Amino acid sequence: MAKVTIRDVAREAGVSIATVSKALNNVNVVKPSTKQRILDAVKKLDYSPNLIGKQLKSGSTQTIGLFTSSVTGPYFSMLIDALANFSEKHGYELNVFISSDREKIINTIRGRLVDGALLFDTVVANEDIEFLNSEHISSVFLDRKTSHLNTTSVVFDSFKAGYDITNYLINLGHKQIAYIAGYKGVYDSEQRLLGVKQALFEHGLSFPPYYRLEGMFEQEAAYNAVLSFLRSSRVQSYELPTAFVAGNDISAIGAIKALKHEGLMVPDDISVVGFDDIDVSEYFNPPLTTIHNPIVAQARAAVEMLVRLMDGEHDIPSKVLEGELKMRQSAKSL
Amino acid sequence: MAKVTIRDVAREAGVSIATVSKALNNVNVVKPSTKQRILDAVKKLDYSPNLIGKQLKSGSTQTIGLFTSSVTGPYFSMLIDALANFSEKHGYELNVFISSDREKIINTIRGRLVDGALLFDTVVANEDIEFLNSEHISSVFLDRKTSHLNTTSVVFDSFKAGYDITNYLINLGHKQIAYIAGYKGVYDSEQRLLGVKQALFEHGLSFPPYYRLEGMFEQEAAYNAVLSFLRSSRVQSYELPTAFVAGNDISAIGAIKALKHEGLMVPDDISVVGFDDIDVSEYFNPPLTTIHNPIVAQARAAVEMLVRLMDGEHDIPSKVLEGELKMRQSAKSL
DNA sequence: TTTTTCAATGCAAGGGTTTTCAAAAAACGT
DNA sequence: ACGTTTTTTGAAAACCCTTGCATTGAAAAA
Repeated sequence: MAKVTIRDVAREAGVSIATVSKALNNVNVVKPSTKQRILDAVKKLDYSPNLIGKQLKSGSTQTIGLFTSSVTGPYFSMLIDALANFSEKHGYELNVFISSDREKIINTIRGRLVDGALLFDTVVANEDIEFLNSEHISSVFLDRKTSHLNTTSVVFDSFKAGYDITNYLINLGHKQIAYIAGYKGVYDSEQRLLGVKQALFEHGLSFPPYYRLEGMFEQEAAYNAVLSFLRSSRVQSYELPTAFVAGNDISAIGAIKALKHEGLMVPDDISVVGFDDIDVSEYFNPPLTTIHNPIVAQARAAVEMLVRLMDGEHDIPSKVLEGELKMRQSAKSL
Repeated sequence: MAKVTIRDVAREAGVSIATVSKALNNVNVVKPSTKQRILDAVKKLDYSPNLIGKQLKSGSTQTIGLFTSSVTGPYFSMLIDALANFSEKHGYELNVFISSDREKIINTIRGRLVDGALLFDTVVANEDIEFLNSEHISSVFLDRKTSHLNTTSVVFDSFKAGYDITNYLINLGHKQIAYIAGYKGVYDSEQRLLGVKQALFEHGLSFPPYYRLEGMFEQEAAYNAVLSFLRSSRVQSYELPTAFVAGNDISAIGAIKALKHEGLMVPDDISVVGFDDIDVSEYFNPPLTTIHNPIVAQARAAVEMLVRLMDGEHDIPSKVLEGELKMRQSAKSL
């Protein structure tokens, strides 16, 4: 089963490889009868073009690369599916690379394996962004504020989200509010916290450093963080918060579980809110009060901007999308 | 910023392109001093090899393609992350293609864009499997029974899982058991149902056709299916089951929500069980009784088998992994 | 018929890399 | 200093495809 190339087809059909190429790509009108002969040869030899040769010659892959460190988690995975759909609509194939290895990522992008790149915050540093930009490689960044960087990105307004939901809690009468952070330094997490602090500040409330727990945006990690917080607060007589703002819904769920485990009822003993409004949030017990994250809109915007970039447009401004408060039952008035 | 090629580096360093290639790939010992000159030139020109050229020449991409119709859902996404990890361990890059377009999938595989392929059940038909096999393209199928097809696959023993959990319900005293199916014809779903029926049969219990609901393996769809079932059962005076076996945990969650909505308590009024044991199952309310699906083991097996295939081994037997019953609180004795 | 026009095809270059094999350079031995 | 061996390097082919331009052949016009 030696691989059959365009030459074999040409020989079989008694034409030149140029003609085969043209016939197969519907270019330069080839005579219907010869085209048929070529198609027959293709069928007979079971030919399938080597896409690598094609890409090398044409200089394009018709592919959008999505670079992420993980596809797990409802937020990620829904966004990715949405990105795949929109990419397809624009005639590109979405190609997901799962890796945290910056060098590898940059190499595959620079190696021209993709025509454009979509990059998650978790995966690149600022210098990489500047680099890609300086190389004129079409790229759009997700969940990462790049306004200072002359690049295009689409971000959820995490600051406002944190601010809004904290105001909501404050209006409910809460004064001691703790935050369960995501991965260290991740943009969304930090912005949400800034929003929380700002709301607190405007109401003359304080945020002691030990009110920042490390939840890693994961259920398990949030669970552990809350558990050890509760224990250490007993030991060190920290004041217990009346509400937790979790960095995302997943960590809110982890937090609630930990609280239950320690005998605290949500929302009766303590309130917990999250961000994203993932699928299960609505059906969780208790249904999660959270800020809805417009995933589909985000995906559409990102792909559209990237396509325009690949089409040669320049200086496309970044886009900021706002969330929406969903009042459900995991937070109640004090 | 014209793209710089290996020729530019060669010129800059005053050597031939052959030497550059060798220096960069650590092959055929290049004299240290020239190598250094080349490295300097690379840095100066900011050269990054064109991976497409490389792939075309070398005939290999060092890439494993994963073909799936979606990355959403805890089962999928966790499995995919695990696959990415194991691929990397074996020196391959995992490349996820999200598409349901069979032709496109087959084309990218045949087009040599990947060295080996991992394919989910949802994505290929039997004829495709036979075709890939006949072309000697390394491929491993996930969640699809292929024992009759002389191909290698790794599957979860869904029949046994269905059988086991149904026996468990029967021992709890249940006699009327309904099933919430996944996508029509999906292997796992059908096998689970067969297991259910087998257990029922062995205890002289029956499974009326209207006990098969269409839940699509999704929360929403399962919710709707259960709702309309409850309504139509009222109209047509179908007998209500005392237990639901949902095709997976996600649809179990959807089902429970629908039941609650209609005023039925789980597990007091009716029992619901699922499959997979996804993250939230344990923390759901009520905690889900389910069959644990060994995702990591599955991923490891799949990648290892694929790598062996790519290394030229033949006739690697398929692997079947067994689940484990997790007794929690969504099912109770009658 | 001869010339013109135009549709259909083929030649050959080129995209960026790796690799074989032979040639050049360096090192060694005497 | 010379021949021999070993280490380093380079020329060119190959991987498979697309495309600009030249060529062919036949139909249209003269």
